[in-house]
Amino acid sequence: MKPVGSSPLLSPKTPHRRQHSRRKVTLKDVAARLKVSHTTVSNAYIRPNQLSAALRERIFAVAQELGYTGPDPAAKQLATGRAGAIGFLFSEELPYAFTDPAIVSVLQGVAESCTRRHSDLALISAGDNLRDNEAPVSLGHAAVDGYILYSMAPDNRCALMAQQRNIPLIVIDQPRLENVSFVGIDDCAAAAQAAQKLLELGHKRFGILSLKTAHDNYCGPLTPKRRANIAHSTITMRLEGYLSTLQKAGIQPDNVLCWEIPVNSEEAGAEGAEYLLQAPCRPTAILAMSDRIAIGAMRAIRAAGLKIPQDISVFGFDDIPTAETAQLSTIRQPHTQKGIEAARLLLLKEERQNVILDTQVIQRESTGPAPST
Amino acid sequence: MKPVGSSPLLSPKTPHRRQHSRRKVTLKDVAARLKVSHTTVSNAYIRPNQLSAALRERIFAVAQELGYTGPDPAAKQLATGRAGAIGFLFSEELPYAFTDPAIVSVLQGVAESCTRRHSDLALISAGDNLRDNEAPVSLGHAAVDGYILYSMAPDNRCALMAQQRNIPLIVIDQPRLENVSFVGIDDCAAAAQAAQKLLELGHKRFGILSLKTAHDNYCGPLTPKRRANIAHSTITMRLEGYLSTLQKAGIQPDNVLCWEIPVNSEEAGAEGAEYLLQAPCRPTAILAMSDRIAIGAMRAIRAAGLKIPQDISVFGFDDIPTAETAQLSTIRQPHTQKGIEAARLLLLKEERQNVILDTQVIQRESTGPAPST
DNA sequence: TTGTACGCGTTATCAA
DNA sequence: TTGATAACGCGTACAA
Repeated sequence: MKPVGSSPLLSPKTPHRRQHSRRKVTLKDVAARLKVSHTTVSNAYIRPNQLSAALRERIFAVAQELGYTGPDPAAKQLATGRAGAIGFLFSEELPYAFTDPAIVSVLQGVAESCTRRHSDLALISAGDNLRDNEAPVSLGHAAVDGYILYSMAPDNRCALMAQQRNIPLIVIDQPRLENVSFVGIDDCAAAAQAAQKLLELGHKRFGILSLKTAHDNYCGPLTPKRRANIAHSTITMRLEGYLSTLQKAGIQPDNVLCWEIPVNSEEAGAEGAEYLLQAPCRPTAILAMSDRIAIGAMRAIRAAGLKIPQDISVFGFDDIPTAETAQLSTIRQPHTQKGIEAARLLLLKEERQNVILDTQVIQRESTGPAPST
Repeated sequence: MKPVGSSPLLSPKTPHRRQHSRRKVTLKDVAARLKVSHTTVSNAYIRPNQLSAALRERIFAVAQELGYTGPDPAAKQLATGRAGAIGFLFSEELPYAFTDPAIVSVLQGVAESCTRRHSDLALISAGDNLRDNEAPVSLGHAAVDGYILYSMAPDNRCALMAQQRNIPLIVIDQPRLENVSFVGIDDCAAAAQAAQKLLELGHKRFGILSLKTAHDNYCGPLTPKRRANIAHSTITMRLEGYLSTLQKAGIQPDNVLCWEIPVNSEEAGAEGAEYLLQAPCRPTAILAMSDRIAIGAMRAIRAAGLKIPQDISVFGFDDIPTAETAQLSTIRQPHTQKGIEAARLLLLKEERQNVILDTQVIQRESTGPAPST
């Protein structure tokens, strides 16, 4: 197996060459070496039945010898118009995708459908961090045949650009768009179930730990003003599910303590729990909008010397893998299935449709009867 | 904001058009609309100081109006020769990358460096599933400027092809290649520390749960014959670390029960543990080559009615996030740091170097003194 | 500051 | 089966 540079490549007189020390081996080089047309070599790779098996073998052998590793992806893509990949857009920085267990599960599902349909997967960070006077840079440099929008704000600039591009789109969770397929759950009903469970256990004093309602990194009580301007419909729905259920049981929304958390992390959950614990009329039940927040809250509660669930019950949302080891009661939503369905819809290019997946109440040891005061 | 198709695009007489219902909006269209050269539009995106701010504004405005979302990635890449992305190769199917907590952590690190250096990240499944007579297909369709090889067998065909391509390469864990930078840990020393800890606790009867030594899906006792032909150097090193340490303490390798597991999962770990438990001379200490295996083993041990660590001690390897909640003693290796370093080295294009990161013994409740028989 | 001309490596068409 | 030729959309040296 010779090193690449030592082969007798043709060196056509190219007036201005790239800085590459050695030219890239191309399809043409292989063709020249075998004295066949470059079309034939191309066919060897993508249309095996267009040439004799023997010739195909020879072509691969020479390719190997010259160090040709197959058609250049960029050139192929330019010629075919297809990228062979789908883009997964989310509104955080890239590493976050590997930090949040919920996203990881969704991606696992996306990857499953991608593998099945022979597509690649591009992770694209699509935060709202474009400065206004900045060039409308392409969404990642990634070339993709379609996008999955994962839980993005309706006014996210990248999401808007993705819609402008005339390629297939699927939305997970939010925003709901006309003529765009949607995969998600019934957040309102799911949240209502969580609240209902706690009501059945006799709780009367509630606290809510909410995910962010805007992009301003606010961390503090969820004021009525903020409540009226929620950027994410899933948050609106969950809040609605919690509060309307409590209200039906005679608990006024104004009497429910709400704390807003800017980032989905355990630390932030712990901080929120500390706020709830210091309240004059301490809640006996906490509804958290994510398991990570709930688990952080549990930590803070125990650190404060209180028992779960004897003193306080905690209810999560998501059912991430660690929820079980933490014995957290929660709402299970089918993250992986979301990903599978979204990618499937995208790759099959079916007609627009809404897929609403089922959720499930998972009761564990973080919830119990309200303490008798 | 007009829909894409309604703008008065130039329609040059192209003899054979693609099947696209509407032509893609290109840089040229924007240029034509403004009656400027297509170079000027290009400059607006990549060389802001080559034109007046006012014109740049107008260009972006027209681009927006026409639905032009910036330079086509494939064309740009073909022209510049740069992809703006690095490829992460691993030898399982795509979804596995989101299943294994260790890989997820490595990827988090890779993503961090990528974000910092403005590079994208392509996940590439590079299993040994190519049939022999199959076309040497390109590695994923992904176009990348360099590869990170994550723990691949030295004879993996994709790994070999990656080396043939004349682009930067970094290896994590294995294989060690000449002239290729390496990021990893001292597996032998780390394994030795694990064995040493158990020896200090007075254990004399050991069992080992090994990761796979070959690609044949074998699941069963690790025979001497197989031991002599291990495909992965990390496995060789860890086994060496375990066994040589035990031998120094007077325990012959032949007296150590070894079970080989084909896939890194809890189920497989449980299965392995069942084998060890049924042995005539049941071990009091189990050395597992991964935390997932160890956690599965713990489950099986408890299911068999035995207490951890009173009856059996279990020692893992990795320190994945759930190891803490499972109270598993283990070797911590800096997964995220591995990813950060590897991507950094790749993107900085520094000279070849080896980065050996530190490991750490984490003692938790899954290990205790040997039971007095 | 703008425009011209060419090359990037491949696929697709059509005639031979 | 094979081979010429024309796109594909953009970057860039060079000239204006």
